[in-house]
Amino acid sequence: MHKQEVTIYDVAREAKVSMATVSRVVNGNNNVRKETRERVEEVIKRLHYQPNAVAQGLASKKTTTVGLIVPDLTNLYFAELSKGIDDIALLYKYNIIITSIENRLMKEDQVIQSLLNKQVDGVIYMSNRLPDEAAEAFKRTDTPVVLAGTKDNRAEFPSVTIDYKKAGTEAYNLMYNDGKRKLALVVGDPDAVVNSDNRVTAYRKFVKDHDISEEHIYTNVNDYSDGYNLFSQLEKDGIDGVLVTRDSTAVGILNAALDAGKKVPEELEIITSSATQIASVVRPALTTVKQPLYDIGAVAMRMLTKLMNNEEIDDTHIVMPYELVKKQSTLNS
Amino acid sequence: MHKQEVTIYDVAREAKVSMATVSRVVNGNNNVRKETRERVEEVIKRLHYQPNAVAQGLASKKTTTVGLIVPDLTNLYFAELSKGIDDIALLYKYNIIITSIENRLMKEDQVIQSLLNKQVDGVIYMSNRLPDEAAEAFKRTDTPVVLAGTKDNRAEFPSVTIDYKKAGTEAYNLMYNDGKRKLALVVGDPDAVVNSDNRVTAYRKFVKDHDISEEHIYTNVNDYSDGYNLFSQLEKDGIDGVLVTRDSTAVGILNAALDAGKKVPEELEIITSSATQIASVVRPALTTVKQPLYDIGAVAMRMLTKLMNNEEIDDTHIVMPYELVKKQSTLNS
DNA sequence: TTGAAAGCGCTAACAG
DNA sequence: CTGTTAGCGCTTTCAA
Repeated sequence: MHKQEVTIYDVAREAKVSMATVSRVVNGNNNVRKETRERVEEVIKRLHYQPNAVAQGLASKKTTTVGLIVPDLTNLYFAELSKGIDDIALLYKYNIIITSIENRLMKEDQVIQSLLNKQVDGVIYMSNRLPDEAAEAFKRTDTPVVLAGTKDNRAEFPSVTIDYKKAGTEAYNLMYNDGKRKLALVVGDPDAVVNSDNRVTAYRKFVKDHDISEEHIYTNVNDYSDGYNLFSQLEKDGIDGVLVTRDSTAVGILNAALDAGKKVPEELEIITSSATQIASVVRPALTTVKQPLYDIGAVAMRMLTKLMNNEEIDDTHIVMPYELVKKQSTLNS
Repeated sequence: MHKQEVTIYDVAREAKVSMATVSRVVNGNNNVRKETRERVEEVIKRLHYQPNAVAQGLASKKTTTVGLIVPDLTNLYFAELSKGIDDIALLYKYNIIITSIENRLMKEDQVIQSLLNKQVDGVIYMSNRLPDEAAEAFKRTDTPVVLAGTKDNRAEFPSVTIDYKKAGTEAYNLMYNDGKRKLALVVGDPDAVVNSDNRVTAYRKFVKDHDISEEHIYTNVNDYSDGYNLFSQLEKDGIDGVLVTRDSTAVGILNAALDAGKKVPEELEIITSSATQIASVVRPALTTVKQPLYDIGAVAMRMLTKLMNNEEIDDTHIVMPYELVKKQSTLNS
């Protein structure tokens, strides 16, 4: 980036007005006579003038840029959330700086700090654990943050989620009604709030309420191969119905089951709680707790625009509807 | 973003040096006495000083930010490319502004212009068609661009790809050797260079060289349902072997075939040329032209860092190796 | 090795 | 409705 070829100053000179006036027409300020506006616009077009957003940012203290913090770009769960965010961001003319934080060369709070140094106007956070250092940095810079599809420990930050407890209970009920009694829960990070305080709690309650003697919670099962490898353990434990948080994990379990000659859903029911593309293209297609991922992202971004605008927010913890979609991995008797 | 709490000026005052000196230690300039440096560093830490990247950008004319232009975030093909880009970007301390351009409320070149206005130091472009307006805007602002997994019409811009022709030919050969004679090609945008000049050309040549009388090229087949719906046409046309550019499309064809009771690969062979996660989790798993997506992204980003640094580049059109991975959707006799 | 000072390109009072 | 004038927070000569 060498010296910018045409600046607001050139336009001002050429249109015989002050920079202030050019700035006004660029920003759609109404206090400009029609003729003046048109003259300036003509010059802008002729000179191919484009405002330097960095200079605008420095002067106005607004960058019209929001940060997205996501564990992994190649996880469709986050990609679909991001799509909803992206569409609303475009609508409100925000650009997106995306930062992934899993398996990284750098520590998470360093990456987040570098994002904040870029003076983003707001942040949408999607990882299921919010480190204290990050929370502090957000507060220190006074940057609005919205959690999408996740929660923090103390419900300090606004969030958009579904009712994970209720969804879990509904899933267990489905399997229970199909006659399954050896129900299991498979999650990734057991300490993430959405898991510990919600999914695990719901599972424990269900088990207790239905006089099921054993608890089967499998943790730190994070991807396809983790799921695939877990299957033998499930079989050993006699599991006949399992709720899995991640699609790819669920598909891993499914494929391992099929490879082992196990019948799904007759001998093993599988429900996944993400409902990304991958859950619907495998055969048998997976029964899912269908989270409205796109909408969660969109609503989170809309909420963030309000926060960045200092508008009033009536509800800072939005709970979106979900749907239990019955496919071929449950009997649905 | 209210007035920044602690600036370089505060640090200077507190450390009893000039802003220039603080700037030097922040930027690792060696021309600072050791004691001075340590004193400044102590103050920086104590005051939680973080440089304002926007101000740095305006003053230095470098934002350490690169733009990513991608059709769709939820397409794993692009997500995996992006991951490679992201890792290398982190390594060189660049942030990423991501911009998706498919089905948008705004025109592509407007979105790109807004990206350029943010003064990104470089751009990685992944869409398979580069509009003239965009190319002009890149040249006008002198912003380095690298194409990842795609090419432009005139090979004006540096690119990182695989040999699509050779890969296609190899795929047809595999099916031909399995005895398939009604071979087809399924692509998305027929006018994209990677398709028109490469995949289609390779297909036509193969057909001609092997005395196959009919050409079967299906275009504008873009997603899972397009693929699913295309199947009946394939069946009508008696196709027994098909090369598909997109994974999701290929899976659509696969599922439609299975639903119709067609045997894959006995009656229909399917090869996909993307090799994302989705191709390997379906059953039968798809034989693929395995593109090194992560590496393509990584190499493209590495090339971009050189361009942004005005370093010499020996080869501006890098061709990466690929691998034809035989799975269950071909006979492999 | 350090500091003074002039910008980078734009916005935002304030005055007229 | 329009112009003047300070900055925004930092980098970068140029001198010392």
